[in-house]
Amino acid sequence: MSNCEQCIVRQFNSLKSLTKEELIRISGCKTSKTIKKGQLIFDEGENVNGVYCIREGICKLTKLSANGRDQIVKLVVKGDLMGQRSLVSEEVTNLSATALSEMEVCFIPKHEIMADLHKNSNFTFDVLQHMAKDLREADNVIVNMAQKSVRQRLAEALIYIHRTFGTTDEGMLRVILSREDYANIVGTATESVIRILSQFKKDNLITTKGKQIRIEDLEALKHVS
Amino acid sequence: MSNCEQCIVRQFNSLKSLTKEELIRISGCKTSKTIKKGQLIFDEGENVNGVYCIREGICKLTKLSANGRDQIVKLVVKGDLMGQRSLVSEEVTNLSATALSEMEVCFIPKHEIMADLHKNSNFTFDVLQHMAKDLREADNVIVNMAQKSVRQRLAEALIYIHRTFGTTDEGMLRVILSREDYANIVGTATESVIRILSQFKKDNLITTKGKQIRIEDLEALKHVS
DNA sequence: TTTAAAATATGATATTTGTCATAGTTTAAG
DNA sequence: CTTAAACTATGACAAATATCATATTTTAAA
Repeated sequence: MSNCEQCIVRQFNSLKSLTKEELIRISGCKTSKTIKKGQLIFDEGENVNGVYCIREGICKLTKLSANGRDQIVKLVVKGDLMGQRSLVSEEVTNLSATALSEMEVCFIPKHEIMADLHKNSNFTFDVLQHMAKDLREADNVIVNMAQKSVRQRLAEALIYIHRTFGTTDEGMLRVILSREDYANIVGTATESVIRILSQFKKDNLITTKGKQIRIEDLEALKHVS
Repeated sequence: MSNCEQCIVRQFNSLKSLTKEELIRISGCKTSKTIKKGQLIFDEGENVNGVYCIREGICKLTKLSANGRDQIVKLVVKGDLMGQRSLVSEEVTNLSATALSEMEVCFIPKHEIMADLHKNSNFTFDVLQHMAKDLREADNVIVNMAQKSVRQRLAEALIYIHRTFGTTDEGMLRVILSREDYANIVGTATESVIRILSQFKKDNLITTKGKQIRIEDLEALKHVS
């Protein structure tokens, strides 16, 4: 069993604000899991009962809309925490989490970390800061969804994934999503995504190779969005 | 100068978690302001440098989108706090606040309340809980914006305003917004709002009298959204 | 490696929404 | 109370997007 104290991933999230003693305790009670691509980690309406710390891999947080379509609300990667919101609000989760790649995660049970959230004010404040940042980000998403065209939103989604998750050696976007996933980020029909990507290809903004996408002209793409 | 300790409004927000001593200090340093309808309270990109506690009235929080149109991100009313996010993130605000009615607000300077946010863990946790709730609400807005039609979003906006702010004696929505404001909530053109409201009138879902709107058939309206 | 299932691609068409023009109404300032 | 400015209303048309159908390609399981 690996050790939280020496875990590099911790540096990227609020757990860095825990004391040495707290970390040792957390380390002792956490469980590590391997999650396969496509696997559901938790489902909307479930009690999450703890916090996930992502050591490796990527997953999507989705919410089912009234019309029966999933909306991807956030992509969560290595270094991120998942489940803090439900922890704080003491409610069932409003989102589902599904692995987009093979993942390595650590699960910290609620009862072990809840006390720290009340007692260690550095930790509480750090969680608070992350949440303030998420909320600001959510404002931006709301404005984009409300005011921009599907074409603009798709361009932006590509830029976001490029900026946030980077590219492979061949220049392909590291995160590989299906056209349906893109549709669920942008909030449109799968066919529309396919159509607009085809248009982007014709305009030499991107190239594709199966599901892989390479951005050829980032500036032009920024200009679209 | 009125007294925070005895202020009823406090019960509705995180300030209720302050101690008696803290409240007395806050009471001494706060300033009360009257704000006229239509007046800008703070603008996107400004340093807010404190927290507003709304004693009376309603205002809108907006963000300018790339295409030059304002998006209403949130309506803030009596009992709410404004400015906590910027306080926590120590950044300039990402939103503008504009009064939609005559308002009474108290302003608490940053340096007076910041210490409490670090020291009083009940207060910190309360702010955290509010933010978790806002974030959950933001998720819902994102899904609605992304997946629902303008017609559905407008129906939902009406229901939201009805549920949250209630009606006058004559059954009119208490919050009176221009068609343009509705357009900026829903993320559409003003003409589209006017057109869809006309349609709702024809279908006997609502009636209007100038800018005032009365919901005649809430159930049918819910069915639309 | 083969093959069925899943995903991508594209056309045809319907629907929704945006834009521009213009007219009528309401609101608020003088 | 009057009047200009702001807002609401509606038509005509254009543009964007959704839906349904079908063909092709890719992926992954056997």
